[in-house]
Amino acid sequence: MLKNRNCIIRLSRYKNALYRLNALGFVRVFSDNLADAAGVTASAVRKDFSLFGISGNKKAGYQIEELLEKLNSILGKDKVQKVIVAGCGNLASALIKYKGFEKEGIKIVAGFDIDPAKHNRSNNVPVLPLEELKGFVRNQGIKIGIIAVPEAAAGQVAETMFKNGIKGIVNFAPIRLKAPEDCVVNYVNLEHELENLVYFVNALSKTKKKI
Amino acid sequence: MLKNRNCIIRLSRYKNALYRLNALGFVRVFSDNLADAAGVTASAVRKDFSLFGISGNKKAGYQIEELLEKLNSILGKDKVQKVIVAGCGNLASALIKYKGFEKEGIKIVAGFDIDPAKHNRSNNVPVLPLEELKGFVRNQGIKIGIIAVPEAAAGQVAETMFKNGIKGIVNFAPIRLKAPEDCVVNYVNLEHELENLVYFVNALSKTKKKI
DNA sequence: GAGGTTTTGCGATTTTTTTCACAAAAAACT
DNA sequence: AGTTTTTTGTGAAAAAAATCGCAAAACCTC
Repeated sequence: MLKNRNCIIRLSRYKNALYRLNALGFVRVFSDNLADAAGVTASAVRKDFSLFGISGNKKAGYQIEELLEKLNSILGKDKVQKVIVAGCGNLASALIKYKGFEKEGIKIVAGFDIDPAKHNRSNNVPVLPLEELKGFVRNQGIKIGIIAVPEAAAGQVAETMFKNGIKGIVNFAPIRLKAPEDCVVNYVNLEHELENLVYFVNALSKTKKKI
Repeated sequence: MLKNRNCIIRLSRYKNALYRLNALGFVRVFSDNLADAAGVTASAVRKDFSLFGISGNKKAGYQIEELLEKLNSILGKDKVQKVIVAGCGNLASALIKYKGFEKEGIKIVAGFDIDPAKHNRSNNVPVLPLEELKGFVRNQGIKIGIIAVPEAAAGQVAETMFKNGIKGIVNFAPIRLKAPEDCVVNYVNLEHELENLVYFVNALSKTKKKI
């Protein structure tokens, strides 16, 4: 019952849109509205829902609250997700300070770095020596990690994470990681994101105008 | 001659791998090696290349330097890409400080924010009032922008960007943007990235073990 | 330089994802 | 109560992307 990556990302988008509609006082929503909000077609919305056995009411759409509950359950938002970050440079610090995770039930519980100057046990989110990652992850049963260390260190750090129980990594380092079969890595690469954009901007500007 | 998004991202990955191999002193490379480095299959590598008319030598693979030149040209790396950032919170500051863009020919030339406390004209990368975005983008002919403002402001900022000549946006705000036909938006949403990970980690842990 | 081996290039096939299209259900109206 | 309208749910069709498979070219060895 493994669904495709895009489908899950779309569910997250629908969820976002639903929160917004909910805040505006709406009670019901149509596939059409969600489609607009998520930038897809209405039938894609319905197909996604049907894939997860979510159903609405003909002519009356979906109950927002009910739908939100179902999406949240699918996306594992019934409990707070504890996450650690390896590497406490600018990016990681920004992530640690970022308030947006909290309302999504995501809690960064610790950062790890080799640089002693960055260590700080009394912080709200403590920054600990990298050697403590192992024990911390094990003791707290952390399943999700973020890698924001330099390229050269990423492989090593990932290995340590996986060895000690981490099952999923968001990797900001520009290098492919070896992951055990039952683990997942999602890559985020801002350079590539920008490169991609540059390519499509150039490609579009070369496209002849339609009549 | 528009190619699919994944294909372009893969080209970026190949490029990265090639730089690494080059630094290690390699001169030639096989589709096989690139496949390993990029986490895809060898025939996917060759297919991607053939899509762009890149060819190598049977039995001798590809010349790394030549290949790099071709990829760089496809990805528009023949000239420095000037980029602006709207919103100068934690994330944007991290991006501005990030050294990795430079070696990729990406230069963040200015930040923009409404908060006067953040303004600073004498910085290496100046932070200017949001009202100046319009003129700056026009005068400098900037084509690429990053949106790192809160959700509520994102739509407005995007509109200003597009109106003044920006053709591509990387949007960190968790909301869909309306873009003119000849413009592109790439979305980066860290919450969704983590949610996605949580889903797949859960899904995999539920998968029965194979015999 | 003949024979064996390796690796590319790309058409063909398969798989995955998206879109279409329409019957059926529910609400609204008359 | 019957008719019209709107919207879902989902098979079927189409489109897009990934993978396969193999002939042909280039290199290597003897």
